[in-house]
Amino acid sequence: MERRRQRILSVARTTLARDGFEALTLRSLAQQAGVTVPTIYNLVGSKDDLLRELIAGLVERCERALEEVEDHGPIDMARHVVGTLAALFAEDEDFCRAALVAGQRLERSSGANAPPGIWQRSSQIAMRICLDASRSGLLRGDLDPRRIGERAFDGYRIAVIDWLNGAIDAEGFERNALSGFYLCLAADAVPRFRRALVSRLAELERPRRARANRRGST
Amino acid sequence: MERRRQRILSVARTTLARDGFEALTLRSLAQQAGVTVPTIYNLVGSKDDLLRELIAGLVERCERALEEVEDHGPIDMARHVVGTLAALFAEDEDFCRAALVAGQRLERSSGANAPPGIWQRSSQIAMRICLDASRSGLLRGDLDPRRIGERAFDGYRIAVIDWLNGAIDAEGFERNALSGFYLCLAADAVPRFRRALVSRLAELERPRRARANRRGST
DNA sequence: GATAAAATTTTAACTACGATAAATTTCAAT
DNA sequence: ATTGAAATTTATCGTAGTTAAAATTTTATC
Repeated sequence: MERRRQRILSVARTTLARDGFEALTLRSLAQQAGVTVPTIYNLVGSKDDLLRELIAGLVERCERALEEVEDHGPIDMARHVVGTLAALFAEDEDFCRAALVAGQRLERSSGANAPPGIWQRSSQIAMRICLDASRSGLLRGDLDPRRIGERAFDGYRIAVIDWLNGAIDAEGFERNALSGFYLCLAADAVPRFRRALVSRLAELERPRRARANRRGST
Repeated sequence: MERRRQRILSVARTTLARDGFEALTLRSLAQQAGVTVPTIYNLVGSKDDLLRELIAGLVERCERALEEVEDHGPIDMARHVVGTLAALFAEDEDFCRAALVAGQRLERSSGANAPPGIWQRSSQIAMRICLDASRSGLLRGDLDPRRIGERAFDGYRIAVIDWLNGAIDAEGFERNALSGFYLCLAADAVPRFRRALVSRLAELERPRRARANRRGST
């Protein structure tokens, strides 16, 4: 039955969010979902398959959230992307954390079998932002824009990792990811563009509280 | 007997290096070391204790390698630190990888029980480099040097993570870590300092082959 | 509507892991 | 040689993921 399958996945999501990655065991999952363990194997697959499914759900939500990215120039575009992701993370923090932890675990255990794309899309966007900035004459050209894009994306990536490990909260994620990104751009920015970046960076230093009105958060 | 203890640790190191983290099981370790499982518990402790011991060895080697850091100005200092670590990693790549993976695993399972310091020392050095650069008038002062230090260190850290996950090799680690670091400094560098950084960054783009004579590599 | 076939679910069991209590051995000091 | 403490092993526990085979439910056919 498809309903059973959905129920299993739903219970798995809840457990993962409430009790973390270690607590998600097939036996307890089966019990909570009102089925037996082999049924999980039949309807969902192995534990790795189960994790892949959960992660795929998160990835899809990320992709959907990032679909509506419009061109507003590098600064606002980066801010919008990071802000969108931060909002999405904050909305269901426990689950996103656990799912990303599971993703990390999968990457190591099953090599490249993991879904292609928690990073894929955001990586492309980051690179596009830098290349566009270069084409628009916002960069001086002393440095390879592709390298800038790579390092800028690194700043975003390490922020995700720190957030996922609990080292920083969602607000810290937004601040670190953006400041890393802006910093890399500023390294080769034309004076006017650099001034705009510096101004944004200074703004990031101020503690924010007007963040709440961005999203109702139900 | 102390000899047994050392033998256990030695076999553990070898296994970790040759077959990876997943292959390091107490049973096989006991068998290869010619003892039984409870003896490991008696001489070394739990599996977490064993991993902590192995990681501590790596950390100590890193600390020792970083002790002889002299002040040469930010650029050379960063290059020296990253180069030293890269050489150390390359020297015993498999073991360092596995040990760092184990370290990640420990961080998550036992919270803050992990040894305080794979990152600690290098983090301090990175921050010092940036603060010194600021004091020496190499930075314009538009940005908080501490933020620059944090992001610069992030660039180093993500490079370690990428290397540890097999995404890049030791050479790639050196390139990414350094370019991330230099890029962050360049964001707020005084013209002369920025020119020096840009020159170094351009140098990093060229594929290197004269790297072999830095260390005999036995 | 009964029955055969197909699909689904469960019972029961396997292997491997980390961990530990209790029994055994080892070995030094009296 | 005896005794007592320390080290080592035997044997076992509990839990994890996984799977073969039996039991059940569903579906299709006559």
